[in-house]
Amino acid sequence: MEYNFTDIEKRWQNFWASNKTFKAEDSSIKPKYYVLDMFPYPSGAGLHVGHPLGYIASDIVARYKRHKGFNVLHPMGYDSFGLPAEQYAIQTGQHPKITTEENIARYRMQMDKIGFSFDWDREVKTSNPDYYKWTQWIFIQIFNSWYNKTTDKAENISSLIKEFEANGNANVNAVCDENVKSFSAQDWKAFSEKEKSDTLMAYRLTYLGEAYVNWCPALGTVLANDEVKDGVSERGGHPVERKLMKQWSMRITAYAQRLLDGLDTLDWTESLKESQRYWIGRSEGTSLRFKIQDTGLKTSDSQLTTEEIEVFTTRPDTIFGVSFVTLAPEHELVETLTTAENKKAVDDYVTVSKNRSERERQADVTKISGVFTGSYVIHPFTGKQIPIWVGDYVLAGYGTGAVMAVPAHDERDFKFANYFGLPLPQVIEPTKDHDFSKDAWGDKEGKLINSDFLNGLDVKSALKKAIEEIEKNKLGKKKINFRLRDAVFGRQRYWGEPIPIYYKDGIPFALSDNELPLVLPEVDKYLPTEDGEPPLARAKDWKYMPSEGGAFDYEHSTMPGWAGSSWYFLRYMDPHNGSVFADKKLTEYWKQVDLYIGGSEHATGHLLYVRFWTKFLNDLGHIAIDEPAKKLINQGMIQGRSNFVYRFMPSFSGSDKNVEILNYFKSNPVFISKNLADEIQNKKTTSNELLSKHWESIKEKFEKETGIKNITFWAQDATPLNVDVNIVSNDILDQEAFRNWRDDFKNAQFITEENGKYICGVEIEKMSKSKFNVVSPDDIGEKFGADTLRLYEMFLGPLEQSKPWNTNGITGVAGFLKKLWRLFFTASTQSTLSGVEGLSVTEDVPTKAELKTLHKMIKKITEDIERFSFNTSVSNFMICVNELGDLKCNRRAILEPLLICLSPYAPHITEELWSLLGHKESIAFATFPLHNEEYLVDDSFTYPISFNGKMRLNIELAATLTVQEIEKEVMSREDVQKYLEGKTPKKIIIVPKKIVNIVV
RNA sequence: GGGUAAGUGGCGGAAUUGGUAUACGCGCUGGUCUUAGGAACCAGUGCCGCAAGGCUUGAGGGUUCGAGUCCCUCCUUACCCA
Repeated sequence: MEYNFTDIEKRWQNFWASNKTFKAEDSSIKPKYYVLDMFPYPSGAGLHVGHPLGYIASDIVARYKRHKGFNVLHPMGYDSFGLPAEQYAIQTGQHPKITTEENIARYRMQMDKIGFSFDWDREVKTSNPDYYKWTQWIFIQIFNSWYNKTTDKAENISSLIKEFEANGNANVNAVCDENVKSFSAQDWKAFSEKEKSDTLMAYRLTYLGEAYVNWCPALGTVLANDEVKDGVSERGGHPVERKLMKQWSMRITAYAQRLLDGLDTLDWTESLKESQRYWIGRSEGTSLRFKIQDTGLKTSDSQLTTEEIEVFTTRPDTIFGVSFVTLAPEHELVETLTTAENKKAVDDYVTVSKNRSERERQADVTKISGVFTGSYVIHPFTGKQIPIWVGDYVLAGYGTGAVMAVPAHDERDFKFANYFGLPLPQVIEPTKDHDFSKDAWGDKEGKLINSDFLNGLDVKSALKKAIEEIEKNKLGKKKINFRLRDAVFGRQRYWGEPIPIYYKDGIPFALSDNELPLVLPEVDKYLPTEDGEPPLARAKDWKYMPSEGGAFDYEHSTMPGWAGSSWYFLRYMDPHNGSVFADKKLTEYWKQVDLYIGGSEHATGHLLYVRFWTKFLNDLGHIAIDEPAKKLINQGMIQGRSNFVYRFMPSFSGSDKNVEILNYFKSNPVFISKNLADEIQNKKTTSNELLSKHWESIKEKFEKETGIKNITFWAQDATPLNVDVNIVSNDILDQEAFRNWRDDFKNAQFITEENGKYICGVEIEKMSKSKFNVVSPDDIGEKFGADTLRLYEMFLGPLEQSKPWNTNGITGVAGFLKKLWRLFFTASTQSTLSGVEGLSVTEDVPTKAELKTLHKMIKKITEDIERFSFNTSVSNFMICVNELGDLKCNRRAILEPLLICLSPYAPHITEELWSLLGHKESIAFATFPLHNEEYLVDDSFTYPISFNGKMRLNIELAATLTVQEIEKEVMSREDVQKYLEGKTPKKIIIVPKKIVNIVV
């Protein structure tokens, strides 16, 4: 019987689906195991071979754990709200829902063909109202909460209101807006409804606040910091600018410390944890207030509202080295502090820098810019005048938006001071040679000088002393600052969860639970309104209409992509519950994700937000866990292997018909093979020789078709163009397919190598549609089968490592499965089993050698899976099957355990063979074999004999020999004596069953 | 510039605790069968050398009886962040 994977794979996929083989149980006496893949966004391009890499790995673990007796939760779903579907809707008018459904259907079909053991009954889609009802519900929970610093937890807002009613906000220790004014209980009671709402807004964990946001005009929406990469939008690569807007935000900063501390409990990669630590960016320092020197600034149109500038510094020890103070251009005091003669310069500067992105401002260290305001502050200890500058290297969002500049001991301050010729007072004596004309001494080492009461102290004690003095003189206090910013939550887009808020008299109110879901309304166009309102403002009659009458506007922005993915791992535990986001019994049963596999690109986005929401839901007692995933693996990216053709446009002279000639070569493009293109590029001198060799026929054809004669052509560099990798094999272009590929190439002419082959260039790039280097798993599956695809993706190398996709080795893996099949169907042997034609498996008792091969494999495979080393397990299967083939093994007692071990990797072929052996139940729950050490013990061991560490010969000795016996035996050998050349060994090292080393 | 990971044959990679470096697969060479091979099977294949032998894990140094593995210095690459 032949191995027919197409037939086998389809049959078993249907079997699993109709028998719901991989259904997870809601309660079980078995231990639980939760293995999760990161949510895919169903893009229009479908899956490429990189996507399944992580899914295959997690599927292997899921299947392995089932064999090991676990109740396994292994779900899959879709992060189905998002920008690409909406961009497509804008272009085509097609509802994003339709596009999304189509894309999901395609993803599902592709995944089904790979044979994943997902429990599809638990599939969730974030764009489904049954799902986003609960995303909205969580939003409202966060809206109705404040962060109590005393209990270090989120609490319901009602406890805060109670406190306001009793004592005002004097004793409230909360995470809140900086500029909250103090009020008494009486004040609170006297507040209007609007004032109360505004006050509470300063405390709510999701709040409507004015903030500088990343505004992307092309997408018509704001973006979170992690959605902006290199100053452009992550999706689409559109420019992003800064804009002050009223926005819904999440007070994730309240959780900064806990998000940081929690990392220590997680089994995540160090690099990922490091990224999060950096993103959270904790720094300890001091706030410090500088008195503004009053030089008649209080003009009629601007009034000083404060007499001080507060800065945040991590180096209060350098307080005597301050030579100026720099404000961010957005700083609220900039305008009032600017004197009349500096006004124009400052205004211009502020306008320019506001349009520069944060990244640009921080990264562009070579371009130093700034402007003097004309005003001064007073140094708190020396009383000296210190000029106030504006510089865009200071960010408004970080600290207080103002820094005390110590140019001698801070890199950026140094560059700024150097550029504008400001003084560089030195206050620390460096511990080694240092040139202060070139560089700042930023190290936290050395003795303090020129620093009054700090003189003579080392940096560490000076820090302590400086803080003491600052606090004693009430100039500021010790402060912990985080780089993490509150997360902007509103998006001015259509395809997202509606924010469940309505406005009554300008006051935002949350919907009540029984009014959810607030369903996404239909709109006529997926574009902003004429007056710049988000698309939801187009929805007709979309108003909040309570039973007591009235019609109120809903919030028109929607939630960001990360909303739905911040809690989806919980919904999988109870995906169909209509009365709660997930039953508490179930969340307590499934607890954390045991293994989470996904790409490292989510390091600072999704993975921070999901931790934040988990901690929040835990604070409110909705779930019992504090972190979403215990162990996380980042699978490496599968890069594309792009192929290039080289378009050759000759230069020419001798005609006035330039346009005609150019047009001719546009419609009859010439492509030159890689090696020849390289020759032109590298050795220009030979290019025309080369041309004369290859150009004749092209020139002839040109003259015949255009009638233009006597043209002199000469060679130019060829332009590389990405060519579809599917019409290239082994870097050789299928010339006919190329002509059919694109209409403008139908008359393509080729300058080939001597052998008539057109060789393409190669480069490793990200797999993307625009580079025509996308390889779909469907093609591989069709050609080799899903089991081969699964094995091959694992065989490529370690899971975490990035690697280019290359099918060169796939035949080896395909051959392995054929060899495995042959173990069961050897023509020469008669089967002792009835019923299956050609099956040659016998019930004979296995030999020692067969048992050794089997148990060696069991041991290695078990170790490999436990440490997620899937590439080595494929090798170990190959070794095992090769050895069994050599032994001509056809015994059930050997082949059955082998099938179980292999079934997580190649589930279809193993199910098939398992059933051919007479089993009625799926192999999926067969007990994973344990290795027996007894079978692995050898009677003898072949000792490598080294002289001075160099291996010279092998001697086979009984495994039971003692060290003394080994030495005696080894020294008696003639060939050992030969290497000794009559010398007496200084020392003989013998490690039983390892090595013998003779030191001469 | 900072952080993290990694550098091993022609290629993907293995060597888990310091103990025979190059497992397994691809590719390549030769052979068998075949009308044919992009099928299957058999043999060989780190490099230099006719051989004896010598050399080899990015470079250099160190610890050790013994180092791909541990320590130090440097170089290169990838990813993330500036």
